[in-house]
Amino acid sequence: MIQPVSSPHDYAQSPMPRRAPENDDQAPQALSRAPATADRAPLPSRAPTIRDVARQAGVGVGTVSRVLNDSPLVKPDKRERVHAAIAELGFVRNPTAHSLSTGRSHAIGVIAPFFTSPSSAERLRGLSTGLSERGYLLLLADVETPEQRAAAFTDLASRHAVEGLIVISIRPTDAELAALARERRPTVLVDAAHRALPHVATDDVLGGELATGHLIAKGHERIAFVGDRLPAPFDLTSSERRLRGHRRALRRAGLKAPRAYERLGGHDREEAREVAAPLFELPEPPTAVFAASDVQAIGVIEAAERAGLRVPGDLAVIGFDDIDLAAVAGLTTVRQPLRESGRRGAELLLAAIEGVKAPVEAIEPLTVIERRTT
Amino acid sequence: MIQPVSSPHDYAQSPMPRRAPENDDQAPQALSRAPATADRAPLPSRAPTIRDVARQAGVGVGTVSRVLNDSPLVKPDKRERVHAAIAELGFVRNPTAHSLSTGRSHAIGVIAPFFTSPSSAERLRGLSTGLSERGYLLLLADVETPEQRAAAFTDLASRHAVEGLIVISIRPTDAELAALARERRPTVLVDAAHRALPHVATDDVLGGELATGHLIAKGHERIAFVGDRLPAPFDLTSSERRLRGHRRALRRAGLKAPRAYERLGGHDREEAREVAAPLFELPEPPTAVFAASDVQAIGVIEAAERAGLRVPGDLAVIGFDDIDLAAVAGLTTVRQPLRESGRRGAELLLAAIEGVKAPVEAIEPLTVIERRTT
DNA sequence: CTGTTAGCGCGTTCAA
DNA sequence: TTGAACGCGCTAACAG
Repeated sequence: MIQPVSSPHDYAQSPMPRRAPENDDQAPQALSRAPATADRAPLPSRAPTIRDVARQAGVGVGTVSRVLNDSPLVKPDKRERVHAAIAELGFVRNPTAHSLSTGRSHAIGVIAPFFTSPSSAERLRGLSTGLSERGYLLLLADVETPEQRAAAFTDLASRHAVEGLIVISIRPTDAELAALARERRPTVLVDAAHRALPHVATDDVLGGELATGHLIAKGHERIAFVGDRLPAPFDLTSSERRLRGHRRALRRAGLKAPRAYERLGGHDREEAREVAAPLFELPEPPTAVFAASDVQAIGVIEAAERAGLRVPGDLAVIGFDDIDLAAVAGLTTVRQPLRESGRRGAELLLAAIEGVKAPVEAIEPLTVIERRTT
Repeated sequence: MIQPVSSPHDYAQSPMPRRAPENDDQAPQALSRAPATADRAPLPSRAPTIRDVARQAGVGVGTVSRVLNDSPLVKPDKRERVHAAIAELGFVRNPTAHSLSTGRSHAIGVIAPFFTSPSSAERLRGLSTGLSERGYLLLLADVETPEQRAAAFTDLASRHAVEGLIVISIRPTDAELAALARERRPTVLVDAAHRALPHVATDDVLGGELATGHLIAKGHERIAFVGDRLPAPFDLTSSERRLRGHRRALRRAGLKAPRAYERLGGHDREEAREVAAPLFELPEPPTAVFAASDVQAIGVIEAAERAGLRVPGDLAVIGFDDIDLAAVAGLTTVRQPLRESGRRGAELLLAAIEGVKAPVEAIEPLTVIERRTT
């Protein structure tokens, strides 16, 4: 399959500098090594199949298949001839036919808002590592718009051969769950929880408590929150849960949690900057801000600086995630093991694929990393 | 294919809350809507095929296939019955069989050091957008180690059904080119050039000239360079070419380019910090530094601060790429259209796949973005 | 319009 | 050991 049998692009697709020049405008005929004997076969322009190899080697296709799969029950001499034929023809096994026959694709589908959220990219990193170690590759479905989201859930698994699905930072709706169920593929959620699916989640409420608790311990009493608008672009409800933890921490400390101190906006730096700005015009401005993500925290810092405030002198700021940026910016933050969560997700999914009994839920630990902004 | 026929995980894999409770411990039987008539068929535990659908609908498989592919020549009533059967059975077409039959997978393989280099991640973003708009998904092969690199080039296309390959920030060796040729798949390079392959590249030499030229225009005469060690982890020779441009700019301005001012190290912030530090101990320390990437530039700034230098007061710094971080850090840099390069790569590859004549080479424009570090 | 049939390329019995 | 034949699920060509 997928042999662009003879494209008009050979000029650009023939990276075999040591090829006989007289064929230069012919269809690509990969690895025509030993042209001395290459005239034995007509050199079909289509990609060679095991049948071609079998013919060339003078054996049956079964034997070729066995050689291909390192079966021990092939006599050395035949094995040798098969290998020679393979090299001669430049044979590569067709992955699709292989998959159809074996029922395996060694590919995992991943649905996530990778690029709008550095944290989900970092999770992807752990995922990629965990999967590739086990011989799987991942098929990426980025989700930035509602259309993409819909397409991802209904199309990914039904249009592509994947053995399982990982969904990052998105809590599937009931309809999406139904779509997933139709795919009949094991599915694992990362950075989201659902009672019907294995997942690796973060205790965001606790995280919110930790963050605001840290601020309280520093002596702050007027503490604002900057997070995601509700409903978020999608239901990244982590921000909502962190806000809940924030309020709880304030309540426990007997502090006020005025609604004017809760500023919700978009995910990125710019929007965070804008929604944070009015905080500093308040008659009683906050002395500290907990931002639901590091990216938003940076926005808050920018807003503060524009308002002539110094951080942490005039305003303390704590973020969430501990992405690379946090270290660079000297941002105090609540660290969650992003990369590790990807790995855990991979483990959970592979266990499910292999039918191994595994925990359905994994909760990742959180710690406050104190830097220069508090 | 890939039906985990009835895994021990049903407890976690049955996201159909509105299912009849008496079947709750049975194999997942996706979308068993209208259970009133569900007793018609024995509900095989394996996934239904078009044959099952055909039988259920009382038509031939050809008709089912036509309905599946929106062929106009199917009478409405039959079409209706087929749709009903599909819903009844929870049928989803097997992507592998579809691929084998059509010769298309709608997947593109991507080889790149995604996670060690923010710039390649950003390129991936453009790529992802460009491909998904055209109905392709991408199969990710991250490359962080030499082993991964070898595996990526020899395995990706031969073990997975991809219609083409994109290689980012890696210049294939001759052996790798041969492997690519064997795969018989159109291949496009992004952020690398090769005369045998279509590619979208950056004029790094020019970029180096621009960067150092900017510093010279600012009145600096002692300008150092911090970039990648040679040979780089892989041949990300962009750093090398930028160094060449740097030297050229100095030469043209009649300035010295002492070897002690050229500091080469790893790709990340920490290493850049370390290799940059000795610069500030020199009897005649530089007054400005051109770093081959923004990440390295941040490392240089950190080193300068640790040495008690202020930026840009005591030391000017210019980076390369203009990743998000640069804006946050207020870093002056040479901007290259990262995301756009991914899009261009996608275009080039899709053109090749579709057999359309397209330019073999695309060069991306560069501009100096002046911020607070120069 | 629609049912039937022949592949797509590979893995895997099942005899020999 | 090995070759031949069948099946994986779907599409497409062909006859009706």
